Amino acid sequence: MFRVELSTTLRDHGHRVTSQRVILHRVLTELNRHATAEEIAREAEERLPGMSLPTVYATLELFEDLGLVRRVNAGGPTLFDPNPDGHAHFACRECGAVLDVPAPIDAAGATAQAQRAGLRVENVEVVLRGLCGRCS
Amino acid sequence: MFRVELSTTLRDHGHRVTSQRVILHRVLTELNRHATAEEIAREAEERLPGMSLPTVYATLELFEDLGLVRRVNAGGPTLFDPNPDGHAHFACRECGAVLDVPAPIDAAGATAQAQRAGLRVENVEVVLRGLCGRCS
DNA sequence: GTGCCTGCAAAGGTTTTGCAGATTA
DNA sequence: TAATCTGCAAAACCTTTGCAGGCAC
Repeated sequence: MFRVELSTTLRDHGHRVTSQRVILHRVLTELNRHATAEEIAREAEERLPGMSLPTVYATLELFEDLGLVRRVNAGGPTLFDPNPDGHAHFACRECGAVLDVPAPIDAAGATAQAQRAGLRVENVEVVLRGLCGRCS
Repeated sequence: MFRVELSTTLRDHGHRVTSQRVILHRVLTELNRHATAEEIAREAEERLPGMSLPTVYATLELFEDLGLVRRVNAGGPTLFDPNPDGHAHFACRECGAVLDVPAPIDAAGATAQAQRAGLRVENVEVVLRGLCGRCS
């Protein structure tokens, strides 16, 4: 995917460029790994004191619509992942840790089946569950 | 998978056979599709008035440990799926509906990669996201 | 009879909503 | 200037916890 300036992306879609959005985008880019809204808010708060959690949620939802982050439901609080590579996640059922599994996902079969049923598939989420090295 | 009597399974694992557990298992078996704890509780309530939500959650967790149901995180409230076939789910981002996608999941690549990293994979969850027929 | 299970009530944590004021375009 | 966006507070929501009484074994 071609790397485009955030402000361009926002304006092209009729959204405004605000300091909160710029900061949050920078935080996500620099983290470059999945994080909870809370974690992201804490990082952002350091750079722009006063930023509120509702704003973080609203902005993350906007970024999701723009395709800049992906929501990951791994059991606990929702994770937001700025890494665009199609990768799976592993969630430990004991300690709750969520790790990346850098393997390409082949969901062609399921996707084709869904499209045959009239569904428009936009992305695929794969979560492996089990025990991590420390817990097993 | 060999079909075993619930009471046998429970006792073999040192758990007691209670009417709540029997009813909930029957509800799940007859529904034969994913449902929220709330939906399951409502069905169960009709057969055993007074059954409480905490009991439903506790029992579903027990059933999960026994491998009788699978938790599905598709965005909204947690779904409990008694269908043991490895199938994917499709979640509509507009209306929130969750549908089965009866396609076999090939997660061999990701699973192998995870095991190579010292993770013990117990099951795989695949959620496709997009728009359902009605919403697109 | 003993110890697990249940129901009740309440707490916990995450995410959303309503509204007034600030800010972008 | 006009419409969007933000912050605050509170609500809504789902799920878990603590404890007293009930029930399976």
